[in-house]
Amino acid sequence: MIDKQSPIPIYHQLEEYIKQLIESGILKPDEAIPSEREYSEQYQISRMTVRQALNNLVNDGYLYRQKGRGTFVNKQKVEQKLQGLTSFTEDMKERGLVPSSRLISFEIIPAEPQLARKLDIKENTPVYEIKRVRMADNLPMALETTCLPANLVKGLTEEIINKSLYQHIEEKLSLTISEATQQIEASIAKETEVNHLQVESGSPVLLIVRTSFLEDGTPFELVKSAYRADRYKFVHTMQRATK
Amino acid sequence: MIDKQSPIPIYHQLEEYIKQLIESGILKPDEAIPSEREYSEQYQISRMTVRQALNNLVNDGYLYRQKGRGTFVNKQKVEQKLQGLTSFTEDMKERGLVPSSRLISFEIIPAEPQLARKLDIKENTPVYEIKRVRMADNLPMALETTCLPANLVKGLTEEIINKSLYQHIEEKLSLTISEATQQIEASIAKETEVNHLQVESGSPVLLIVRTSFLEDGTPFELVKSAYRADRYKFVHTMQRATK
DNA sequence: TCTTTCAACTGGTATAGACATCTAAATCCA
DNA sequence: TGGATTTAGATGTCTATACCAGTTGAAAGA
Repeated sequence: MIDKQSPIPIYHQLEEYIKQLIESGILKPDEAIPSEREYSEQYQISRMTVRQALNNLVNDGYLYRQKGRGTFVNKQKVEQKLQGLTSFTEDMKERGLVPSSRLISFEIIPAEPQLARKLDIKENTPVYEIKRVRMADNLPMALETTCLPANLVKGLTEEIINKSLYQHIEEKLSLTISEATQQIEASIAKETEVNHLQVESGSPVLLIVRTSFLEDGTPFELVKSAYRADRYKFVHTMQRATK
Repeated sequence: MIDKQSPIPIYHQLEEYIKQLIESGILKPDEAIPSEREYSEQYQISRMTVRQALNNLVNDGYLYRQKGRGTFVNKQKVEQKLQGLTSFTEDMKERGLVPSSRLISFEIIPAEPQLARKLDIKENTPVYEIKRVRMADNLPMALETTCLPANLVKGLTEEIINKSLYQHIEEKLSLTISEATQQIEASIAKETEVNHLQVESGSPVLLIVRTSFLEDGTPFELVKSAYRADRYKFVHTMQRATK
């Protein structure tokens, strides 16, 4: 279990070991794990080394401590992933649905003033505009419009879009999206949305507008989505700033 | 600077001291701070104690380390606020609006099965239920229902609610909310919402259901809000998981 | 039977020292 | 001059030990 000769630090080995027990469900939420002194004696390692492992797991949210009582397993954070940036595809997979898309239009257009401002480019700079109906288990889920500055992602084709736009961006262009802002509001489906989403007129939709940024802060894309309110719920976890 | 006789842990004193230097701008981003051994000798404390202080500051994002080179000051985080948990009051203030409330009802009720499950308590356990119309600049903004297990916040009064529920929770009861999950969806205003929010029937509303948790993972409150879609937009910043 | 006391746990704080590994500057040598 | 080597100093890992402070349950006492 613990190999003192390994070049991998002992605390890290213990960390991975405990993490595995939690993720596999052998250690259940609110269950106490062995005390620091027990680990120390069992593996013949210093208590401080055990503490280093446990501290990391506490910081990562796997465990919590109670002075005088012990160290306990935290409830699994399902949302850990959701905290990150999720594409429609990843989002649907996580919900256990099969994602698919139908391309509606794909063209290069000059950026309108509002779009130009949000992408921090000059007016009329060419941008790719991709309109798609996003589906889950073959049912329309959202109408999505993606806008990307053409100079950042040259040579985009329908084929690439249909395969995986994000994979292409990350692997082929080696660009990394590090941050995003989302604005979420409720509305009533407009006519195009009624048509493409196959809802009755007057139906509520959840509008999500996402602006993504690269590591250096350059705006990279603007994605506007209108989700069918009867099928989609946006879930989101926040952690308080530790002040 | 460092008082060894103080009941406040030494590592915590050092932590606050360095944090202050960073926040006041005396230590600038990417600047190296004194080495661990320097702190150790200067204040006659163990290097491990210094490391505990620095580790905490690294975890909180104030510092970063480079093996063999030193420890450096991180860039200030802008998004800290949005990432944190915001009450309606804080939210509105940040938007430059004046928040107020009108209490609709305040009672102790037995928890229904669904509520009990979400708050992880037994059915029919007494909970406080607070219904309020939340207003911004004296215009109805949202209809909000807050449910709290009565055993966690004994002796709640109308007066406390009208003053500041969160302040009471943090300062008087010394409970800390460390995490929250939110579910956001779009809907059409129901009758009570139409009445209290003064919207036309058929108007869209943004529904936000928030569950807050204490540091040990205990569910603490469930807040259901229906926002007027024409007045409210939910904004939210995400950072990609650093893997 | 009920209450109090206390011992045996728990994690929290702190020390002093050892060796490893990495970095960058100084030094040496061809 | 230019490249290799040494070296000083930085963080990283780990040990062994000590005492503090909160929790709990069993033993002792009323």
